[in-house]
Amino acid sequence: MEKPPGSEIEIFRDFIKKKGLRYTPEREVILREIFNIHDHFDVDELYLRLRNKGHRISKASIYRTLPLLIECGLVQEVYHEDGHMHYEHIYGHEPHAHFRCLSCRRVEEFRDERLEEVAREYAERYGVEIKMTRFEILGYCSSCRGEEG
Amino acid sequence: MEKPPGSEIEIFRDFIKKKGLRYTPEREVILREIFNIHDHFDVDELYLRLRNKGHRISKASIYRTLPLLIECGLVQEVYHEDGHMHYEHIYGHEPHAHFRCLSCRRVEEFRDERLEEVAREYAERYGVEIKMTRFEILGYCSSCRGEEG
DNA sequence: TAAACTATTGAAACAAAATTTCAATAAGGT
DNA sequence: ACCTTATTGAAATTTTGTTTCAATAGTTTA
Repeated sequence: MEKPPGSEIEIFRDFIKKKGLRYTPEREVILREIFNIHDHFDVDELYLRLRNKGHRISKASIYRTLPLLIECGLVQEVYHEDGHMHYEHIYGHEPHAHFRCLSCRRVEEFRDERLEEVAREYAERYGVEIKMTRFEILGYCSSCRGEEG
Repeated sequence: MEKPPGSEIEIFRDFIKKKGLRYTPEREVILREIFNIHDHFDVDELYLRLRNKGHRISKASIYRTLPLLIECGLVQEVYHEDGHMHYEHIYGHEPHAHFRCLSCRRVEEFRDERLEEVAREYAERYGVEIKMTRFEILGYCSSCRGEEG
């Protein structure tokens, strides 16, 4: 059950401790489940997955935990769709961008180093400190194009 | 009061007509006000600005008009913050990216052609049709860095 | 220009997302 | 084991956005 040093678990625990907060089972269960989801997710989906595994974690706790996970860089808001936010875990993943089809809602990830380059150069020129970047392409995928675009 | 051909007004009217919808004063007032805001805005701000000018446009109409303006490419969702969406008009503006300071909430625009290049190449490789792109850098601006980042 | 058709409007009801309240619990230090 | 206080779940609340519906008003047709 113990995770090796440098794991998301350890990072989260260290972060929580450093902030003077308490490392609770609920927080760990939420974190573990998020890192079991190898896809984008929303609060409702996460909540249901936890319930199906027998955990009785409230949505309030999920809503309270997510900002912490984002603050310590383990989780990211990916996009806002259908009236609510969608997330993904990012620790251990290379930075990547997203293509979203406006018709079938499919989401594809892709990688391009120029994006980080652009961000790095901006940060250097304006003296800002980057926390995260987000690049999205919205449009119609090859199957859907022509249908409404 | 009439705008020259190719103006946002004309584009919107043509778009509305082509869809078989009706070009109403409310829709035009909303469009005009949006193009008077030379900054990002949210629904509430737009609503208050219209009220202050004596217009009695309901929020429902704003919520109903925005998707139309987005569909015809005059307006864009820029980012979701504080629980609601923020928009900007884009007609007549070069494509640009955003830096948002997580501390002071300041938003800066910047331009980098490599971003469009990345999108164009992706579209070509995967045969997708681009409707819009979005690039954001989130972090701490030069004044705020060190405070919490 | 009158009549007919039907999309649009404002207001209010509604639904959904996210936050807050609060009493009970439990983490973590002493 | 005790104490302090952060965290929890549940429910209430707030906020965002959507839908309903009767009244209004574009637009087309004759």
